[in-house]
Amino acid sequence: MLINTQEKFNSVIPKLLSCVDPCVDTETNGLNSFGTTSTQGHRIIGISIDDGTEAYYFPFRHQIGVNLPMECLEFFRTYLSDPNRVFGGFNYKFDQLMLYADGIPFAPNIEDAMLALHLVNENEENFKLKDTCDRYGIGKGSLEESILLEKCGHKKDRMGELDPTDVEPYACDDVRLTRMLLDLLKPALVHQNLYYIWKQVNYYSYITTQMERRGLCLDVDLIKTYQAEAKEHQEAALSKLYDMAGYKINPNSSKQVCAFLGVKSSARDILDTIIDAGGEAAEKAQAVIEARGWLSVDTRYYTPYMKMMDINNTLHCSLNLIGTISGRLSCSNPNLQAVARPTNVFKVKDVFIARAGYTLVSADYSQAEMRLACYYAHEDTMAELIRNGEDIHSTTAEALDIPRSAAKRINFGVIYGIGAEALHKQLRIDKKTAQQYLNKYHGMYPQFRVLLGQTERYADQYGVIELWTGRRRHFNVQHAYTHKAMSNLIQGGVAEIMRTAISRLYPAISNLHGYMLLQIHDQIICEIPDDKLDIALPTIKAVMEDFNFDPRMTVDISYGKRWGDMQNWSDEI
DNA sequence: TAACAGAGTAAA
DNA sequence: CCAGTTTACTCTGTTA
Repeated sequence: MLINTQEKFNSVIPKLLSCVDPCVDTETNGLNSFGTTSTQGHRIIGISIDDGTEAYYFPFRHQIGVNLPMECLEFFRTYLSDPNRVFGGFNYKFDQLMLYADGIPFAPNIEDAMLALHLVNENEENFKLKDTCDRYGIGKGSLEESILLEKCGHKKDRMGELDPTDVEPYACDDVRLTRMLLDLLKPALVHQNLYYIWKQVNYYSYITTQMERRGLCLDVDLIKTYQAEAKEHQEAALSKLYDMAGYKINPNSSKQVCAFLGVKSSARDILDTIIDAGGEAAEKAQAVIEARGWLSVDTRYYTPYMKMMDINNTLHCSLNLIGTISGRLSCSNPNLQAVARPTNVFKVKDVFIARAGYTLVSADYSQAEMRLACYYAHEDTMAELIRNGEDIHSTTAEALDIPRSAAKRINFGVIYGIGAEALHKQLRIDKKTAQQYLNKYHGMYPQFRVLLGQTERYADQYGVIELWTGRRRHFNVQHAYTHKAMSNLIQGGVAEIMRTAISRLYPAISNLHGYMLLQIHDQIICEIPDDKLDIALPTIKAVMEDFNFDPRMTVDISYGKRWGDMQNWSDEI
C-alpha cells in the first residue's frame, strides 16, 4: 500500500505503533551511505514496512510523483531506533547504515533472515532475497522485480527516477517476502538448535555495523608522502628492470616475466627459488620483486584509500557476516583484514591513526588456532609447551632436529591437514625430506592426525559438525568436502571465540566511550579515550581471555597513535 | 568497450 | 578426484 500523503500516513501510524516486530526494507539511490571525497553519500528514497497484516511503502525522495513530506521522517527517527521493537530484515545492516545517514540511530534488536539462512545452510548458492525465496518456494517469483528493473534500466540505484506508484509493488514485496522467509526459517533454526546462536549473531551484526560506521582515520599527508616515495622507487626499479631486459618489460605481466626469466610461473615462491640459486637470474628476479612491491603498495593501498575515504579522511570497510563458509567474518571495500604487515616497502599501517584524544589498541589472541586444535585433539605434548609459554616453533625444531622454518610451517599447516606435497613446495625442499619432517612431527604430536581422521569420519557419517558454541557446518551437500572438516572446526571455532568475546566486550568499551573499529580473525582494533586506557587495557585482556579451554586462550595487547607504531602492554608493570 | 578467466598477492 | 583453508582485490590478456 502506497503511503504518500499526510492523511494516509496519519491513518497507518497506529498500526505501525501496535506492531512489535515490523519487517523493514529501504530503497536507496546507491550502496555507499558514507560517500567519498569525490561523491556524495547515497540516501534513502523510500522505506517499506510490513506490520504482519499489510505492507506499506513510504516514499521520500523520488524525483517524480508524490512523496511524503520529509517531516514524516521524524516519526521513523524514533520508531526505527526503538530498542523495544524487534526489526525484521534481510541484510538489515545495509538498511541500518542508510537509515543512520538520515539521522536514525541503530536499533539493537534485529532479526535478520539472511543471517538465519546462513546459519541453517551456509552452503546456499547465493544469499539474495528473491533467489532464496524462489529456491524455498515462497512468494510468486521475481515478477515484480523484473518488471521494475525493466523500467529503471536494470539499475536499482535509479529507482528514484521512477514514480513511487511504480516502485510500491516491488518495495512491498520485499518486506512481505522477508517476513515469510523469517516464518519459514525460525522453525528450522529451532530444529537445528540454532535459534539462540541466531539471536547472538543478530547482535554481532549490530556491533559490526557500528564498527563500519565509525571507520578508521587516515593520515592523508603521510599517504601523500609515502605515495611520492613509492613513485620514486617505482621509477628507479623499472628503469633498472628495463636495462636488464633491454625492453620495457611489465613486471605485472606473468607472461613477460616468465619469458624474461625462462620459467613457467612468475609467482613469488618461484622467484624466491631463483634467488636462492643465485647468479644473474637471481638479480633479475630480485628486480621484478622490487618493482612489483613499489607498484603494488600504491595501487593496492594508498590510491584506493584516497579514493574511498569520506570527507573526514575516514575509511569505512564492510564487515560481512555471511562472507565465509566457516563462520569467519570477511571484509571488503577495502579489505582491511589484509593490510600488509610493515616492511620497508609496505608502510601502510602507519597511515591509520587514532583520532585526537584517542589511542589505538590492538588485542590479539596468541596462537588461537593451535590452542583450539590442542584442546580438541587432547594433544598434551603440544599443550604442555604452550602452557609453559615456550616458543613452539623453536622447541619443535630442536626436538625433531629440523629447521625452525619447517617446524613453523607445519605448526600452521597441521590444522589444515598439510601433506608432504604442499610442504615440499612451500619450503622448497624435496618431497622425501618433507615427508620425513612430517613423520617426525606426527610422531611427536600424534593427536592432530587422530583428530583429522575423527572429524572427517564424523562429517561423513552425520553430514554436519558442531562448533563449540553449537554453530553448525554442514557437509550434506555436493562439493562440501569432508577432508576440510577439521580445518573448519578450528577456523570456525576461533571465529566463535572472537564473536563471543566481542559481544561481551562491546558494552564495556562503550561505557568507557571507546569504539571497536575492526576484527581481523584473531585480533581486534579499538579506539580508546587516552584517559581511559588504564581501565580499558586490563578489561579488554580479561574479557577476551575469559574462556574455559585448555590450554587457555591468552591475549597480547599493544597500543599507540598509529596502527604501524604500537608498543606492547603488560599489566605486570 | 565490457565482461570474464587466470595469475598473482595481501591477510588470518 | 579434494589432498593445507578461508577470504578480497588488482592486473593482464582474451573474448563477447
